[in-house]
Amino acid sequence: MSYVPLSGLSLRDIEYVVAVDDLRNFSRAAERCGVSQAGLSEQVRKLEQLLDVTLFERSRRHVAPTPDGERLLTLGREVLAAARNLLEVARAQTGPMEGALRLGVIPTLGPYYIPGLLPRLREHYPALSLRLRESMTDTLVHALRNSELDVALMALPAPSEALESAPIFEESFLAVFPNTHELAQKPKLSLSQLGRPDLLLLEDGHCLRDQALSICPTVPREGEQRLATSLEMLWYMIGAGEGFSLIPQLALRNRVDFEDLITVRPLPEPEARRTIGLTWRASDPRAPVFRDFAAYLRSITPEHCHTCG
Amino acid sequence: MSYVPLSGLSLRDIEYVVAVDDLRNFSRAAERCGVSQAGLSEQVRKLEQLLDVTLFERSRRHVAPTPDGERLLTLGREVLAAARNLLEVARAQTGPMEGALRLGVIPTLGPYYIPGLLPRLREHYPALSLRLRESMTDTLVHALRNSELDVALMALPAPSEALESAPIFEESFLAVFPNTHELAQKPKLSLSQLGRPDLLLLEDGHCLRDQALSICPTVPREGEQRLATSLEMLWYMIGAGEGFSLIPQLALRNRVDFEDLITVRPLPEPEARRTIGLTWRASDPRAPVFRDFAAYLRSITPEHCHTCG
DNA sequence: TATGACTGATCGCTAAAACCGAACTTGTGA
DNA sequence: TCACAAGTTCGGTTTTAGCGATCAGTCATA
Repeated sequence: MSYVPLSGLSLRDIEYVVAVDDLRNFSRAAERCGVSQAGLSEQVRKLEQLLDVTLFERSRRHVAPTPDGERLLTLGREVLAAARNLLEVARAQTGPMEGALRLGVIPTLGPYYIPGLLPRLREHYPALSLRLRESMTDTLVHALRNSELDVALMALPAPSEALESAPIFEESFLAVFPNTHELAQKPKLSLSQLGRPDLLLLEDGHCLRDQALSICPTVPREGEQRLATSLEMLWYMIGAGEGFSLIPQLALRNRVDFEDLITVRPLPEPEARRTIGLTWRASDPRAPVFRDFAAYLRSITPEHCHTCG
Repeated sequence: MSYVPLSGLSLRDIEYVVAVDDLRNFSRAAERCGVSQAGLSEQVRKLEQLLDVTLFERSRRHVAPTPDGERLLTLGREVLAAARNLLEVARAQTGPMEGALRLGVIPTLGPYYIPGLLPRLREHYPALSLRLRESMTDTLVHALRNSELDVALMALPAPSEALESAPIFEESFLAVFPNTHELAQKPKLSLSQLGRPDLLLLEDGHCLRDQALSICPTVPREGEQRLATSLEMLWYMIGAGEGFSLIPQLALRNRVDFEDLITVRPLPEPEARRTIGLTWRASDPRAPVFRDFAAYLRSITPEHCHTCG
């Protein structure tokens, strides 16, 4: 992008000469521009000096543009038109929650939360146009910080100082076993029982993996973990009797396949849950808007989840 | 033309925000704009306030335009482009005696002077594009004062204070008689002999008419004058033996029709001539150029005419 | 965790400019 | 010839752009 300085050209001066050309009269032009005739006269002279062009031919009773002046005045009007257009667009700027909003979401939440959300959003923010993106937490955070995303739905806390978040709801984890699993029928489950080698985990990067690990006090050693590439995969592995896992509540809702093969058990501890929240750059000037957005999301918390705040 | 004030918008400020957008860095943008970082920062803030739009999202390590900002920056670039275009055109303004020049000329001179002039002008002012107009003196003066003409060729002095003139050449009048006319054969002509009823005149408005009247001391009374609507008409009337007249020298040159029917006699007095000059608005900023133009015309004075100055 | 480099915002001040009223100049028309 | 109208010039005032210094976060590195 080559930089060409404008060497002192000013929109005000262009306004002045255009006014003089419109009205063919310095005094009335000055009146229209809201300055004294003297001031306007001086500014016109200054502009003529800057451009090194005599724009107007003045006799006491007569003001008319010179041929060069006529040409430049046409261009001056174009400049003013462009400037007015800018002002107009600025005045009609997009209101809060209008236009495009780039929303990121973690994979263990997106498919189970977003579909039910969309019609509500469409109704509540009719001018909003969502651009969805599903990625793991780290990727979302990166995208947020690079201004590739505006907001993201993820488990809190968000791992960055530069981001601001608001909680939306709390989601319990449920333990899901194959019917044949030895823990499936235990009258009472405790977290300490879950740190076993047949605890199935998502592969590295998924926050659900970290959440499961933090919930279960005794974790299997690295090499012995059995990893799934997605929650869906995890689900099928459990159905196939490969092991058991912790599944967030929303992902279970209305899930009827494998109904006969698996056993779902609540976990005893209240800490066996994660907080889902909305996250954005703290520096984004739309932060207040996003706080309101989060509040709205909170107000339509999915059933079976715990309202926050 | 509706007037929409720009309420303080300035090209400089637009330059600043575009620089910030280009470089994504206030300090370097300030450097490019040749101001301190402090000053630029303030101006950007002021512009944001004026537009009531946050143009940039700033974190300490990151500057990026907001969605609204992005839209407005595009428009800002358009404004700058228009302004640069204006400057560029101003720099490349037409030089002296380039482009269109609207030249008026009186009918008793034009047909006899202009044709020979055109090729010389084309050679000497290759970038000049002449717009010719032939009218009687009063009309030319009017057109000059209304800026409908730039310059005019007419007999001096030009009848207006607001006009400036420079002489080009002096043209004698010759007396033209039918061969059979009683004055045609007189050994010596005096002006006092010319004030006769058979002095043919152009109709009112032609300066040649006034010139003839001022030369001949005893003029026929109004009703008895015989009037021609053009010099050409006058010529034919003389050829037909209707009377005699005074014809300016240039109009006679190379005139061979009626050669056998008419007698051309020089007039004795040196005052029997008119000064042809170039005239323009005194207020026209191109006045110096026109003075040079007149000097050039003087330097190529037609044969048989008397150089001025 | 401390540190230094970097970046943008803020503050008090200065210099420049825009602006104003008044006096001046000069075509124009009565 | 005079008075008016309209643009320019002039001296002083106000506004504003701009500067240097400083402050306050952020980030990378030690």
